Amino acid sequence: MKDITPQQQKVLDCIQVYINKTGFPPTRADICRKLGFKSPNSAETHLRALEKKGFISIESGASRGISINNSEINHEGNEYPIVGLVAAGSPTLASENVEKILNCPKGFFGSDFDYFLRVRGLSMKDAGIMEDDLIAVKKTQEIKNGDIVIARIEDEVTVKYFHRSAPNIVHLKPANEEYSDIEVNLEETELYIEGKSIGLIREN
Amino acid sequence: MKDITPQQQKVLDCIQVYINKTGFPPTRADICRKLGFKSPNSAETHLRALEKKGFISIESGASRGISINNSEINHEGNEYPIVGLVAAGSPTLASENVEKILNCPKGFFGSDFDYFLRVRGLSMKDAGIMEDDLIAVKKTQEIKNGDIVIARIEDEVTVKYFHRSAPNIVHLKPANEEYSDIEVNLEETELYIEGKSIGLIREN
DNA sequence: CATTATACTGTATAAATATATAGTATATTG
DNA sequence: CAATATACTATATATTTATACAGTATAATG
Repeated sequence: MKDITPQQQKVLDCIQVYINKTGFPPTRADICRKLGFKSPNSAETHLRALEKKGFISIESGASRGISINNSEINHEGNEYPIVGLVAAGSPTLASENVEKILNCPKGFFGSDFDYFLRVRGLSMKDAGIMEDDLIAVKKTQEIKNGDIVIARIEDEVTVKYFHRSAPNIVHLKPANEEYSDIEVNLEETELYIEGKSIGLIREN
Repeated sequence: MKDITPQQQKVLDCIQVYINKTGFPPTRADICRKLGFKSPNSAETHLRALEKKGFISIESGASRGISINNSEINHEGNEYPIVGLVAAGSPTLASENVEKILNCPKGFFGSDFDYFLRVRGLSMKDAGIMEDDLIAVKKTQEIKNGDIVIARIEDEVTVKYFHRSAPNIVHLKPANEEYSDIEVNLEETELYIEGKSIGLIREN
């Protein structure tokens, strides 16, 4: 992220304040009004500069199409994002994957966690994890045998029991007879552990 | 807050998802595109209805001037008792049966509920309800076939699927092959429905 | 010293957008 | 049964808005 000039900072703050107050971003004219500019092009050039430097994104053609690029997800308070379990790719906290924000007291599940994952499929049915359940995921690499992990194997994300049978062999075990074990040889295949399940919520 | 219709809920969800994805609210046309409407007035009327019912605010004249009224924010976490599922007797809220108090935001499971019930046994295993899970129980007599109910038959309390097959015959069905149906003839046996499950929490 | 970024005014305009009006149809309510 | 709410299509239009173009001025950069 490049340096921001004092004036650009003012514009960025103005956008943030406007969004906080109204719930939607300002127009060029709104920014001019707030900061005393007399030409919409003043706002325009600042916006282009902020976009170029990566502080904001502007959707071309859309009115009020400004969004602030928030490098850090708001984890303060009790807000946890619900992330969809996408078949391919990591369940990132990128906003396009965030289905909803759920308010949940800190320490609700005893230990801390980072986000909720919406479960797809029934591969963990016998562990009582059903379709559409929300798994509370703690991002960690500290995994014991028998933990329920969120694992990524070359772009495929799954929820399974973790079982290491040899230093380089990990078994990802489903809890459903209709599914079969996945054996991963860590020397051949890349396995990334996104985190582990520390709790579950079902809404019905 | 008045009742929301299913279609209005769809529109409200659509707005929330759009904001999550883009950072700014949708236009009427955006909503139409997402939900398959062919006239911008379809979105408009839904928005007016949502505004009238207090779910959103609309700034007149402004493009994308929609903001979602978050009423849950002020509601500080509410306290709900965790009640043990005692084999005999009603799961009363009498303090000797209250295992713990759990702090949980109001409306956490969509609809309101009254207490948590600690599950014993595996009779609802195939419904994803495991030993020690907490069922969010809403005290109500409004039960539909297929609901998961907390039922009391002459001092015995169980969690089962509810199925009324005839005016006087109710089946309490487990979700586990190893358990068998309980058929209750309401003329012979007293059946009291404590409430129904509207959600579930698992801590592990 | 030419080039580039910053920081503005002022004007113009095509495109985006809210919103009104006119209909149709169905379900619910008093 | 009339009134009202819901749930749409279809069209029209005034307003909002992004954005380009033409300038002016200052400071920093290589």
